[in-house]
Amino acid sequence: MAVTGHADPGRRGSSIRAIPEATVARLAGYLRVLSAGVPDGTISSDELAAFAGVNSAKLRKDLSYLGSHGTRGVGYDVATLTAEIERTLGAHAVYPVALVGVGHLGSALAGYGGFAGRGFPISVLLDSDPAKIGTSVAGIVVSDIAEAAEVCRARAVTIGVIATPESAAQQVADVLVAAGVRSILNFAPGRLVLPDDVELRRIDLALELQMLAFHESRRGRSAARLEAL
Amino acid sequence: MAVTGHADPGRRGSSIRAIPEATVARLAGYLRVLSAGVPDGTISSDELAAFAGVNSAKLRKDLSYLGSHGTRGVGYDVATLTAEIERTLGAHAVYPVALVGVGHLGSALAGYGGFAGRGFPISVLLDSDPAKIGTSVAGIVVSDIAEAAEVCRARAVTIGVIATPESAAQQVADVLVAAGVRSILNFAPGRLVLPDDVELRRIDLALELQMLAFHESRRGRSAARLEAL
DNA sequence: GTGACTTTGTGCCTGCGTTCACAAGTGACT
DNA sequence: AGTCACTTGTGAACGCAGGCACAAAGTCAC
Repeated sequence: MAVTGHADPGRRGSSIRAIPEATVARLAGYLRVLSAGVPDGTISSDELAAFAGVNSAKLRKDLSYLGSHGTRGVGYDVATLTAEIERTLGAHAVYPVALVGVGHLGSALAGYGGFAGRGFPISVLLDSDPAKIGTSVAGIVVSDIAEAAEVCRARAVTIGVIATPESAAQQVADVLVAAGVRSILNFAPGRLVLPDDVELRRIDLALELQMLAFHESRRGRSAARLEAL
Repeated sequence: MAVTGHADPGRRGSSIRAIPEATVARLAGYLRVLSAGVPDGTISSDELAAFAGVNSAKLRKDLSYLGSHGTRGVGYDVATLTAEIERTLGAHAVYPVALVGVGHLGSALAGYGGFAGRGFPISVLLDSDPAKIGTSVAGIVVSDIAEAAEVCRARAVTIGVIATPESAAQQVADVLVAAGVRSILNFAPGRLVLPDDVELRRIDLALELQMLAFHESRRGRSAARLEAL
């Protein structure tokens, strides 16, 4: 039952102050705004909040978790704040990623440049299909999933990305965990069962569309609509 | 700011009670479990909850929003419950999707079979690159973004998916809205400004990785982190 | 029909995240 | 030096979602 984070009551006491998951997500957003699109110098919480599209009080509370004190009457020093957020998020480090499943989605992710630039180079590609093993995708040779452990350890992989069909996802996840990966991003639908100390995040494309469809259908309820009801 | 709160007197009141966003997401999950992997007949909330990986009380509360009454002492009729959830989510209808940006990610999404099977056929592909317009991707001809309005209306598109670089995202979103699209799924990082009646969901791949990196980096610091400064 | 058993539906409590509002600190200006 | 305008940091209130526990309601056996 290790869904995103908070399924672990009582055991997380080792950090300075527990930073809420929602705050971490927003911090990453602030970091992006700060990194690109803000002049050097100082910035007030109101300004930054406007850029990021959030309430300024929320922003200040978020930043208060960092211990990063701005100066009252002036605002936050952009350089200092950037460094502070990076330090807190661990964004100054590089996290090699292993991507499993070199299908449509997997290839696209491998070819997407936005990851390496943000400290997440895709260092390992894995698949079980003999036709794919040994081929090169986006400049990286595809390895056999059976060799996951050696390859991942050799490249100091810390994060695994699952882009396989649902049927293979659980098995792949187990392999990754056995290979020492403790953070997994799962694109396959369905539920993964993992040890509690493995951090899991899920991206379910069909679910997102279904959420939109729900609102769409609620909208159309008043007008007569060509539905198969 | 399209807040999900319900302090909105002018709500379209076709549904009995406002359904929380979190509940809608879980309902989609229940639907998947029900559709594949559950024997016909009846199922108790405990069983279904175990399959879906949630608390059984939460499941019952979720289902109570449907007005779908199970029978006490027995459980829920699988067929009835499935139909009920589908009706509520609008999952019985088909929602044609327009996908903008036929790059790495866009092509992958177009080729991903998981959408059409769930009622979200990708009916329109759009791009601004003349080299791509007119070509065929996953069996669909790429149209010029300039013709978005006509093409989308012709195909009765209700949902738009943005898979362009960040720099083009806002502009594309505006075009989609002008073309009558009122639900958007955005893969581009950054913030989109949209009319209040347009439903927006965001998938930020880099953000997900950064969340994992945060936990990863905290793990490494578990030595002894007393109050700094 | 009756009683025992099973499972739903929900009232209540708890805890978290968001928002408000304001005291406290800072720099500029006179 | 003193005042003033400005902005941070946070205590407190609020609202929402999650979980517990139990009464209501229905079934099954006899």
